[in-house]
Formats: sequence, C-alpha cells, structure tokens
Amino acid sequence: MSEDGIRILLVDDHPIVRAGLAALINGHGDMRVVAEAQDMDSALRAVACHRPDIVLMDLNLGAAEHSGAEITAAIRDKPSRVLVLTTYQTESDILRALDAGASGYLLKDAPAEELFAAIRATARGETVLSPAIASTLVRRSSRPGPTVTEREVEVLELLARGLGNKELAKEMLVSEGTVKAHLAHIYTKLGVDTRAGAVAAAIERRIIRPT
Amino acid sequence: MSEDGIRILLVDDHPIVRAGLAALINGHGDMRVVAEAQDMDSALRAVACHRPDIVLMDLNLGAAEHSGAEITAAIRDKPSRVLVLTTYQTESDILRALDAGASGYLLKDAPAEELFAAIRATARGETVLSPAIASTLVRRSSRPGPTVTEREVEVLELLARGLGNKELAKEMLVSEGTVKAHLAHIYTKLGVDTRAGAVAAAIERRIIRPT
DNA sequence: TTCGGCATCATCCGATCGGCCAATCTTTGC
DNA sequence: GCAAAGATTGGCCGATCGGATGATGCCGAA
Repeated sequence: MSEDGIRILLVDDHPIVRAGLAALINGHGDMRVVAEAQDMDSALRAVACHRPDIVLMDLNLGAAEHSGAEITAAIRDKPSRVLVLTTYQTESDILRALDAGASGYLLKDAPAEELFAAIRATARGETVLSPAIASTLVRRSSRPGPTVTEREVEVLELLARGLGNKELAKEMLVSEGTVKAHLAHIYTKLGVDTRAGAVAAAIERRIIRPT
Repeated sequence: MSEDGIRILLVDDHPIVRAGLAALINGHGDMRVVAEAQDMDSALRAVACHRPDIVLMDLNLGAAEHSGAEITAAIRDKPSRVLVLTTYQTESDILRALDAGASGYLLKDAPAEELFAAIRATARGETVLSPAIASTLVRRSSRPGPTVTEREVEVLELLARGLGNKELAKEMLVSEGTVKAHLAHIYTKLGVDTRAGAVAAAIERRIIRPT
C-alpha cells in the first residue's frame, strides 16, 4: 500500500459525484482510486478483485434494497476498511453502519480537507467520525429528554411507509395492542398526537430517513 | 468568456461534493470554476460579483427554506444561465425549476460526460434535459393513467407534513369536506386507502419529495 | 352549447385510531 | 437479587378517518 499510496474503492450511485470524488482524490499523491462501483453487488466484486485499502461508500444509495449497512457487514471481515460518506445523519443510519463495522462515518457537509484526513486516519486503522456525527451520538447518550427505542424506530419506519395498525402488527409479528402501545410511547416522546405527525417529527429529528 | 473558457459558479451545500465537482470541471480546458457558494444568499452575491456564464446549481439543498426554484428565478434576468443538477426527479421540482427559468435540468445519475456536454450546450444558449427527465415529462403528458391535480399535490405535500383533516382545511382555506373529497380522489388515483399510504405512494411515484 | 373535469361543500356511517388504564415477562444494571 | 426499563398484551371509549353519495359552480374542449 505504501508504494502507490492508499488504494481506494469508490462506491456511489451517481456517476457525476463519483467522477468528482475521483478527480478530487487522485489530485493527492498519497491516495488513489483503484476502482469504482455504482451498486452493492459490483462493490462486493470490486473488493474481492482489487483488494482496496479503503472502501469510500456513499450510504445515500437511492432506492437501494441493500441497506448499505448490509454491505458494510459483508466487507468487514475482508482486509479493506469501510469509510461511510453520506448526506444524512439519522441516528438509526449511524448506529446501524457502526454496528455493521464501518471504520468511519463522514458527512458530505464536512470540508474536503476533512475527507482526506479521514481517509488517511482510516487507513492507519483509526476510527473517524464527523464532528456533527460525534455530537449526535453524544447528544443521544447524554440527553435527559426522550430517547426513542430501537423497536420504536422500527415502528416509525414502517409508519413512514403508510402501514395501518393491523399491518404494523403483522409486519412486526406482534399484536395490535403492542403496536398501539409503541405508538403511544412515540407520540409522547415526540410531542405529537397523530401517526403522520410522528413521521414528520421523526424525519425532522433525523430519527428516520424519508423513504 | 472565450479567452479563459466557460466561467462557472458552483452552488452546492456539501463542501466535499463541491470540491469534487470543481476538481472534475477544472480538469477540462474549456471550462473553469470561478466561484463557489453553499447557500442561496451567497449564490446571489457570487452571481453579482463574478458574473459567471453558468450557474451549476444543486437543487437538493438540504433543509433549505428557499425552494431553489426561487433562486433560479432571481438569477434568470442576469446574463448567467442556470443549469440545475439534482438527485431527484419529482414532477413538481422539474416543472417548478423550468418554470422559474432554468436553462437545463440534469440528474446526478447521468454520466460525467453528459455533464460537460450539458455545460457546453447551456453556454451556447441551448436547453438541456437529462434523458430521464425528458422521458418523465413526456410520460407526464402522454400517460393514459391517473394524473394528480395541482391542488391534490398540495394536499399530498401537507399530508407528508403530518397534518390532520381539520388542519389541512385551515391551511388550504377550504372546508373539511373539500379536503376529504381531495383525499378520496387521491386515494383512488394512487390506489391506496390511507393518508400514510398516499404519502408513500406519492413519494414512490416522485409526485412529491420527502421533506 | 353541451359534456366532462376540477374544486367546492354537506351528510351518514362503519372502521380505524388515539388516550387511558392495567398487567406480565425479559433484560439490564446496581 | 432487586429495581428500572423495555416489550408484550388486553379492554374501553371518544375522536377522527375513509367510503358512499349527492349537489353546486366554473371552465375548457368538443
């Protein structure tokens, strides 16, 4: 890795963004884009084929079936390290990605220099988080206020897809009463009183991400 | 403009994406990024100050108050031409931008070459649309299926914000009965039977955009 | 001009939702 | 081991929602 710099695999579904990032990265002597992928399947193949040091992955993969966290998990045991680059900072996304084994989580809001620093740090084996991300996580753990449960996030995500209580119950394999209990908790925690309002508030607070 | 190539103003709220696009564009001899802006206000100032030939604008400006179409309208009478570069292709966004006077509408899904071609074409005074965009517009006009009304789109957008029927009525300055009528029409057109489902379907069909 | 689409409004009724109360069971942590 | 928190379920009731139906006015196309 040291002779030709940090070898990077770019994963993003937007060719234009990909080309931009590649141009940006290749302008630096100590790192190089060795492959690109536009979806999860080709990303997996590229990892196996090119053995990059770092997978720079845009989690905002449009209407992807794979949750992005999935792929991170699939790559985790390979020698490559995954650096997630995304637009959103929903609690569920961050936690899911980190749980899956991502070595870093960066927001596109960050300045370009931060990206390079993050790439180098990740290559050194360190774990990198955007300041905004870090503060989100800190806020999460040290907030006296209401914290939505994992299960409640599930409910919110299904809610955003327009399911009714019966459907919610069937989907989550619980009774309708349980669903209503979760909903009641969510309502009080978010300070709303309708399902639609809950979805709006959840999106507002970046608890879930709009479909 | 001809001595130093096409002068471009980049507008995008993500520094990383901006840096990537700048690196990409500046790699071409016949075009150059002369200024960058991360929000609408600084974009307007930059237009007045640098007089770019083209404003390459990312409409996907996070939680922007300004609709993006607004700014396009504000720039329109200046000598600069606006080329919109975005992720989404909702009917309302496209039509709004074109109505506002954008000279082009490109999806990030497009290959990078298409971006350069679009920049050059826009500089020549032509109007450019992504193939996907064009087909969306064509589909819109030649589709036998259900077409949601302007008013119904309004309802859908408010619906996505979690309002109840009473609130809907107050917001739209009509009676609750009218709201329910609109809802009924929307349900049959989208093939759903709940407000949440309608929101999901509307987002799915790119009629509205998740907030 | 006539027909159809759109927006507007109203009423009735069954289904669903949201609020309130109470209970059991598992996990987590002190 | 015990307390706290989360997940689970049940029932009751008023409020809201969704479906069906009908009616009016406006405007553009045939």
